[in-house]
Amino acid sequence: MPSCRLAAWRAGADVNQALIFYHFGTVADLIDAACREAVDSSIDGYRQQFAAVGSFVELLRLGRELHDRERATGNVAIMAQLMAGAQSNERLAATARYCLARWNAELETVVARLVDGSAFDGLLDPAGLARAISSGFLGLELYEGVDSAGAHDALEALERLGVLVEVVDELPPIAQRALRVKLRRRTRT
Amino acid sequence: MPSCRLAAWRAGADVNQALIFYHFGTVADLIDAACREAVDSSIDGYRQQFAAVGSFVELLRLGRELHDRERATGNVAIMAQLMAGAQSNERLAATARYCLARWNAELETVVARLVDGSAFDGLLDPAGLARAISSGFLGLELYEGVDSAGAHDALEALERLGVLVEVVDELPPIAQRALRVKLRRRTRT
DNA sequence: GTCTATAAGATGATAGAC
DNA sequence: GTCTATCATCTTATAGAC
Repeated sequence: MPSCRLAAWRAGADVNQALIFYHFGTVADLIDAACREAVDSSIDGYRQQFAAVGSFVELLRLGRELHDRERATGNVAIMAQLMAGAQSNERLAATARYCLARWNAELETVVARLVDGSAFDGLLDPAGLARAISSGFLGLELYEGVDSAGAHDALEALERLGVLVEVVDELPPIAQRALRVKLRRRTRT
Repeated sequence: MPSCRLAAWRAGADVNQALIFYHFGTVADLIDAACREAVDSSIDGYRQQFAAVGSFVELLRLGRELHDRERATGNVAIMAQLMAGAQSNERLAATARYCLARWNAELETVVARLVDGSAFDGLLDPAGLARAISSGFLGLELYEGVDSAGAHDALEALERLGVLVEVVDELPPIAQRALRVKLRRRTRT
């Protein structure tokens, strides 16, 4: 695939309209190529930073950085269009599925590492949590475009919640045992 | 505003196309009217159920019910289009802002009631949390359209997290005091 | 208020010269 | 491979008869 052309097009280069169809066939194919390239390169650029994440609060901080960057590059607007279109177009849904799966895989690795050996080991599901995080991120991206002050408040609230989670993780063993006992009683019901 | 017409149009009634412009002026005005009417009636129908929510897990359950209903009525698809369009169109952004503000107000009331007097009183910000919840809900709506199994996993993970929060809330006073001390030390840093 | 007809503009794509 | 020209179709209206 001529992704050099794609890069030029995304940069706003003044390319002949007919050439787009010559290279990509249909718009759906173009969008697919653009999104896959965008997510692949984005993830590639963040691999080391994901690997360096050592806590939920750090993960959230990385998320905020990513959020700012993706918005500045225009990827958020593209992703918003993609997700909206995907609701009623299976071709776009397949593209979106690829992008989400890539982010999910990255997130799941991090979440599994954080949960493993912590007080939450066995209590939380890394795969499900990764999906919850990526969909939450997605929602915040869209929310930000409409009410950026509100999005900021939401992120601050989540950060406080993250600190809370970490503090629970550092609770003395007696308290943690009490927590586990209560949890077991709850989930059995 | 002739919302009777709107209802007919939304029901898929075979209305003359020119009439839409006669009644609403522009498409943006039509979308605005449709969305406001949809969110107003939706919230109206859920007021009692919101009032009955007594815990975060119950709030999540109500969210799942709402999620299913909104998807079935097609409101999710409309909201997705609205949010995507709002990213680059201020007129649509204003409409979206209204819808989000209405849900936020409802959520904030519930969250404030849940936090008030609990172990999290003063530790969590109801307004920010309400916005985090509504944007998370929004993200899940979109995610569901692309990967419904993944959305289900995400909701299950969130429910487990909710149970965890409630269990922390029921921790013995000694453990809760330890938690608060640690938290204060953390947030000062 | 409601209908038919029509038009301006954008979008997605193809044909064919170079 | 790249360009110009042209297309069918859809969207967003407006005009004017009834």
